[in-house]
Amino acid sequence: MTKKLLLKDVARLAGVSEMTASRALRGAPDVSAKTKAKIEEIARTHGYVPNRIAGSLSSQSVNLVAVVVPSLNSFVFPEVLSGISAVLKESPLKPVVGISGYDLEEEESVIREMLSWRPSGLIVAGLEHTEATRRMLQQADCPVVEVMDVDGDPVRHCVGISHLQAGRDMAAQILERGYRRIGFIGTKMPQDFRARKRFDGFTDELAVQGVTLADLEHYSGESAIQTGRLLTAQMLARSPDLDCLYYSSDVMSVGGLMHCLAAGLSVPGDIALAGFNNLQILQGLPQQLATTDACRREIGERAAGIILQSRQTGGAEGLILDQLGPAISLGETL
Amino acid sequence: MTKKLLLKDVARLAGVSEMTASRALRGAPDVSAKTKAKIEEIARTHGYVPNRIAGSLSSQSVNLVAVVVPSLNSFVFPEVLSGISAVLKESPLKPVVGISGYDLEEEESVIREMLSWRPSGLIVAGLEHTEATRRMLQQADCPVVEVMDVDGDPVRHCVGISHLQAGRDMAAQILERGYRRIGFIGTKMPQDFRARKRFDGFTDELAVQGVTLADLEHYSGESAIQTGRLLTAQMLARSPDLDCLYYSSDVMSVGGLMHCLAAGLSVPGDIALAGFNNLQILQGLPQQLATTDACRREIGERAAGIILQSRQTGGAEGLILDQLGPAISLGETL
DNA sequence: ATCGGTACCGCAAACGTTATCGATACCGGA
DNA sequence: TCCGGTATCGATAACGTTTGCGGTACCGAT
Repeated sequence: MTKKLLLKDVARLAGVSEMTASRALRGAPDVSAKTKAKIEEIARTHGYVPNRIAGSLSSQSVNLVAVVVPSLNSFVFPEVLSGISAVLKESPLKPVVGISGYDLEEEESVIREMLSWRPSGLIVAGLEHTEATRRMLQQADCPVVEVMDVDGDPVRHCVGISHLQAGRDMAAQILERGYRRIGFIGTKMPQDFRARKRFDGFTDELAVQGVTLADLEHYSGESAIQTGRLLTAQMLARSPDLDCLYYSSDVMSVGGLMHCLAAGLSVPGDIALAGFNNLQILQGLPQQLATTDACRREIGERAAGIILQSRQTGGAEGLILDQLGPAISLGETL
Repeated sequence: MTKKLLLKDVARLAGVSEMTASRALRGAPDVSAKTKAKIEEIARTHGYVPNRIAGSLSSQSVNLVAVVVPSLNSFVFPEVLSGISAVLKESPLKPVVGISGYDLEEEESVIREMLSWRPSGLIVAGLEHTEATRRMLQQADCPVVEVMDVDGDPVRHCVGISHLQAGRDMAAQILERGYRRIGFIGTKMPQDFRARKRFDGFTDELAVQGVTLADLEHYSGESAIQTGRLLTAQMLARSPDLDCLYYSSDVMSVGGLMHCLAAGLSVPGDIALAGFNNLQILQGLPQQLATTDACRREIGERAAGIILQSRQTGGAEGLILDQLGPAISLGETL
């Protein structure tokens, strides 16, 4: 751990001015190939790492895109992130992730922190925010994209699916196939607005067709296969006449399938199952579970695309609202 | 999107100097309660977001901890991250994640990028790096912790488990239970050094006891249940006399279990199964799969703890090598 | 020999905040 | 009334880099 190495040191060692060294290392023009090679050589051998704090302050530009998501454990947001990363890879921008923990106050503080670094763009999951957060998003002098959900009032750009509609569609499918004694198992995390919207859309559509939910169970904490299995067991124990279960997440429906397997219930003969997200863990299970694809990766890709586009147009690209059409896959459990 | 609001504007509006405004907003001393309240009020209503780039440059301190992991899809690193976040939550530090994609060159560039922001600490998964990366880590003027693995030559601090030993231990357990026709299914990602070490330890221990691997399969790409299922099917088709399978990941062993379920094979009667990581998805499956706990969360917690400790001691804490003892859980499949 | 043009390079001034130190006002005690 | 001390505040100089502009050297053409 030697003395801190500054641009001025590299310049001195190369016998040039700081400016020339700076240009050389950034690949800027106006440096002869020979001088550039020499400077790069010196920087490399001495392990010079430029101070981007100073650089960004000076150039008034930060090549980072802030991405704020509720969690990384839930299997769903990592894939959004891959989409973002893949698209940004072709640009100088890099994603930086912040976790809000399904908590709007925490989200506010995370976003404030992110914006204080003056990123080139901000991608945030969800349309629900505190008032202060909305103000920050409006005033931010970088493109802002709210993702995952389109049911609400976006601050600026928005890419996502309608969870209300996803719930309705699944209800319609379930009813069309003749199921009538329907149970719902979903998160009660008060701030998982999207799960809530699917639930609302689901029950709405049931109501339209004169059906009411036969049983309902809420759980708190992160979704887990184990939780899905236990809650399914409980619900079927107290409501043995159910013919279909809709879960707020695939992780839970997998648990449901596991219970049915263990209990010797035939699916969908004895009980039909459906989840949401189309997670990768559905592949390879004993049965292909019914689900709705949440277009996670594509949402990430498009959001990143909007950030890039906005960089080019200089923010004059108008409001973009990109509603994707999620596809239900019935699998073998409906 | 109004004009950019600077500290100078807040100060002017409050009728104080920039310094006083700065102090007030940072909670520094030497500001009267009344002035502070006024400044905070103005900052809040006008939506002032401090520019931490300028702040960090001036104060020569950045409250960020860089965390570099190979992937976020693999179920394993998000949990390390939770551990880190949980511990850092009690401090002003915040984690920032970088993804290296199991690629040492990419890792080098990600770490360079991270260090160029002059973070207060760096946590990186794995002990294998390019030469340039090692130099950077050595020269970094912040605490550096290499995590997950202890089989190698750490640059500075290190927290992890011995994957070599984990492989040996599992082999010992398997042999002790009488299995002799053993197959291995693992990733061939050339850079997943830890999976490789488990494989080496595993075969070493087999060799010590005079047993050689009966069959072996490598796959590329991320682990998936589906992949585990397919490869298990293939391997059992060509080597029907196997009595035990060891996988480089739980995700794969779950796929194995699914195949056995579908094929009507009894586990462990017909074939025993064991994986690695002790992922949450193991909970709630038809059978409790054998696995080794990788201490993911604890590794994250301890790594973050070292960063905090080093902040206090000012880097005079000496080298820390923290080897955790991973526990095998036999489950019901061995 | 002179000139316009280009390639290369350096000087000085930012960028927005905080550290440091000094200044002022005010208070209680002598 | 004067003085030392504390509480509160402000002016100035960093922090390490890049932007903007100006300068020099050199080339070919006249």
